[in-house]
Amino acid sequence: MQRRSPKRLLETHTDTEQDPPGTGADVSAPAGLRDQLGEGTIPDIVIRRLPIYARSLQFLEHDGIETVSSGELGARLGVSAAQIRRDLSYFGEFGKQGKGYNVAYLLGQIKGILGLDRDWSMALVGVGHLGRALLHYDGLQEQGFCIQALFDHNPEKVGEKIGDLVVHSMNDLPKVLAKQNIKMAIMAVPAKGAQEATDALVAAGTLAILNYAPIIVRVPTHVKIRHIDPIIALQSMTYYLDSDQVTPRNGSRRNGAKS
Amino acid sequence: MQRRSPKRLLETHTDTEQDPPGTGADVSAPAGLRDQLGEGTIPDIVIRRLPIYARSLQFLEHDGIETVSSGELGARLGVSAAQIRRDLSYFGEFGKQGKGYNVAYLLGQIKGILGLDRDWSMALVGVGHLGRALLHYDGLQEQGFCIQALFDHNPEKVGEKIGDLVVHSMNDLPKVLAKQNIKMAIMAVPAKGAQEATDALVAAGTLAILNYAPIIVRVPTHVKIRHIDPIIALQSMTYYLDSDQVTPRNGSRRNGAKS
DNA sequence: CCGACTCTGTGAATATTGTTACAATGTCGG
DNA sequence: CCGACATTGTAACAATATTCACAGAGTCGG
Repeated sequence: MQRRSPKRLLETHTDTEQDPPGTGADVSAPAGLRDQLGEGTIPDIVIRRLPIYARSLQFLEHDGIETVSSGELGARLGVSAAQIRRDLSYFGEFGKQGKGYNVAYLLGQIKGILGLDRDWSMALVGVGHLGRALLHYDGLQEQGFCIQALFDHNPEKVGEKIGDLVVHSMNDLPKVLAKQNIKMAIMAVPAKGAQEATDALVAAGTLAILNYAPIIVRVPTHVKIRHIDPIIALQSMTYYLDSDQVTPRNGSRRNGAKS
Repeated sequence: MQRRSPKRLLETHTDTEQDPPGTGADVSAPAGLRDQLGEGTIPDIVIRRLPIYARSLQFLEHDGIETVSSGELGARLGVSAAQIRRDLSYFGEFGKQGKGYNVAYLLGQIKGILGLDRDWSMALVGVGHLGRALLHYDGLQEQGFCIQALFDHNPEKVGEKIGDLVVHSMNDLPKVLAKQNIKMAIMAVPAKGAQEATDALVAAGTLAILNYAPIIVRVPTHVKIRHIDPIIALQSMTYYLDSDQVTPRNGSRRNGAKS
């Protein structure tokens, strides 16, 4: 079984949308761009869940657990057993009746489907506080995401050496990304420079961007983007909170006409 | 018009699910917990989009733009105009035919709906590198999320003073949260301690958690949670990337029987 | 004040997503 | 090797979410 193909899969991936769920700030795609091939395309929402399954399987594997049923896995993740089975069924048959799934095998299959059976070189745009913090985060590298090129808009930072990498000018984006065959980027720049940086990345051939800037940036259809935005995530929870809670600090509640 | 009530709203909020969209790692809720009151409940997915609209409106307001149509707003966010109008219609009528929406007014309304017309006190659990970085991030405070209590599991850190806050022991969670009336928390702890910390937070009365730990933690139905997980976000994009791309580093592709 | 436009709010139609239910298959202790 | 039990994969169904499309309002230049 090769990567991504078992059943109804035929190597077509369109869509683009913004992201919220994972990062807390997703906007579902206008949907309608996706299904150029009505059948044969896996729903994006299914793709979004696979990494979550993989994560849990990694923990299970680490704990030496060999087998897991859809029910057990679902219980750990807050997902129904049927949904897990259904999601997996898009790609093939990985389980065994009466037994469940072999943890290591299923993990390997999911990684293969997602393209995680290899390392990905990444660019980091913006080497301010956040960018530097990301550089020191081991988790990325451990999961195969290797930051191998740095860029910054600030001329004072260009040329600086961080670890064994040198900060490049944004002007060098096309050249460097091409030479190092980099297709993914993390963007850690201020909101006001984010769209410009995004456009530069896209022009240089970037196909996937993880955006930490607190602004929703637009990308063309062929580019994937996910937004990491703690504030949006927090703001989507407060709705459910008040009622009796804390000091309502009432007072000037806007009112009156709509114009 | 008071907060959250205009039309079909009647102050019922159930559901809980994990999060993916916004933060990049959402798992949609088992859905079925939500609609105890078939009508009168706003879909969570709508609530998740409101902060995004608000964000864009803030930029428009900052730029001195007074009016915006659903079409313009949608174009900025990659959302259809109809969706914006439909989402808003759950809460009332905020626009004006032939003109659009008054930016400041709509922003105020959305903030009111979401409960953003006041400040929220927050607890931060875990004052390692990530926790400290979050403490220095001004954005949270600017948007009304004020970290006002610190906790750490490590006895060596307990008692340490950071800014004008002292790091408390996890044992003091119930006491401190109660005294300061804190209902929201940010969790920045290692994966292995995350579920335990979550349980402690929940036991202490926390109702909303923003989780930075790279693990999906479970919470009871009455607690909201969002996961910030860059790795999950990245892993949900790689699926769309390969095909011709970079060095496939082929070789040992697992194969063979399912068991 | 008119006529050509613009834009909202929403019923109805579609499209997408999730759950139920069960036949088929396999496990497992004895 | 048997019978009781567990679990998958999926068809059919149910629930949700999105888009279409248009009546009703309001704008705006002259």
